[in-house]
Amino acid sequence: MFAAELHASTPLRPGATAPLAVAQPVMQFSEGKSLYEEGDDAACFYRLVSGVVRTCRFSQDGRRHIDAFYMPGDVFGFELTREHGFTAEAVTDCVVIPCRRRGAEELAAQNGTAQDGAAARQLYGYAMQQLARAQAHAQLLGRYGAAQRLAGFLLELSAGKNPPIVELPMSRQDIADYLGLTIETVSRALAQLQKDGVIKLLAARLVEVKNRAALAEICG
Amino acid sequence: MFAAELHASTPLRPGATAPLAVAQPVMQFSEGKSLYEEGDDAACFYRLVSGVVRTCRFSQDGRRHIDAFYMPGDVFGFELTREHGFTAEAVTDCVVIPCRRRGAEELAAQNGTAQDGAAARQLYGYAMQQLARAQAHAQLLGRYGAAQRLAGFLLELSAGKNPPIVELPMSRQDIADYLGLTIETVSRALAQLQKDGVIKLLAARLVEVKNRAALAEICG
DNA sequence: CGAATGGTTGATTGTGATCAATTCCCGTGG
DNA sequence: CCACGGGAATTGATCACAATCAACCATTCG
Repeated sequence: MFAAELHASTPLRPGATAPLAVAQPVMQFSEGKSLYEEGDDAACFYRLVSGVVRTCRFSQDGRRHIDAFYMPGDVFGFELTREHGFTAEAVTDCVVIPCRRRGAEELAAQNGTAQDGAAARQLYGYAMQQLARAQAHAQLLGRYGAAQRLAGFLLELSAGKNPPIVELPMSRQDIADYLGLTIETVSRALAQLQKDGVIKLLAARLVEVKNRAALAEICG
Repeated sequence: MFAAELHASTPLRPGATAPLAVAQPVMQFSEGKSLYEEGDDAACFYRLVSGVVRTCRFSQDGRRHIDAFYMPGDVFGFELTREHGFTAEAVTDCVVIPCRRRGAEELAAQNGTAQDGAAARQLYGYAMQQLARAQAHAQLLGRYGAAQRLAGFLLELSAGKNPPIVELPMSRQDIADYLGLTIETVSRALAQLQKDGVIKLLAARLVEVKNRAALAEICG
């Protein structure tokens, strides 16, 4: 569901060299600011150093859809086309390393010349991870109820956490737009999970997972 | 939403050489047969020559989720891991070209040696197309109502068709499992679109798009 | 202390799921 | 050619879950 756990164990510190393409000086964005907008020229992709980023898009009727949340270590914003398909915004203050694309990788499908294969292979791995995440997201939205979606969401966020206490960096509206629900339903589902003893809401944005197995059971 | 239109203009005939990795002799599958199952060793990926294929997965409670439909020319079944993440089944009788993976491409993220870049770049393009499709699918399931989902589905199927008559190769159950609905809702939504004069159901599996603009309008 | 923002809780509505018959279509066999 | 059978699709009635509309509460910030 998330790309979060991938590479999360080895976040780069500011100033470290990115492992592919041309790394640029780090950039900082404060909460709520957009890193790029849907339709912007996709000159760079990014590696997240610290903070949390969301990618989103709006339907014609104005409803927001959040495609993904990115955690430190994640790479995002690479595209096949010339333009970004989503807007990327800082959920919290964050630091990223922009990587200028060489212009060859994204044209891979068209011309089959044999240069610059390493970067393409690197990007292929990232793309496949994103693909698996997006596919799981689609299944969650298509086949699961509100409680199950929340359970799945919390499972991902709490992955590898010990003690199992999750800080939610995003608002209820963000969670709702990611899970295809409303803020009221998110709130009620969380309250229900707490009543069932599966989680405990230490604060609005601080969740203790009391029973991980039950969470996995609910999710399916 | 679909990968259908990509390459659809140049389907390979049986016996033609696949443009990447090691092509194998063509294989045929009859309607309902599975090409591979979730969890099977992903030794091959496939290029669809003729017919239609669906990829699907089941939730714990037995509900089926269809990830994608593939049309002639599409490439599917490539994985980052050693196993297939979905089951692939023949929606109609079909012919595919299996392509044995060299074992290097899928390990791209781990080792960064510079061999075999062309195949990786080729696969990167396919992966990115799939990613865009899966992201659009997630948005459709998360933010759109039944009529809108059907409209989007029909728009994709009718892309580039002239005259705008679409044959639906899959059952109502397949459509429902792809759109996160029930067969009854699919049926009612189609009936409603017909009553609105947007489409005409020439037969259960034959749809004439009367008003493409209205379809796009509904979808958003 | 008061306003503003974000979150929760309650009442009601609406959309799609579920349960239940038919009807349509198509292949098969008389 | 027509009668029959069986699966697929449609249509109808009711139900359930999440959306919506509306207050209310908590926390932060000026």
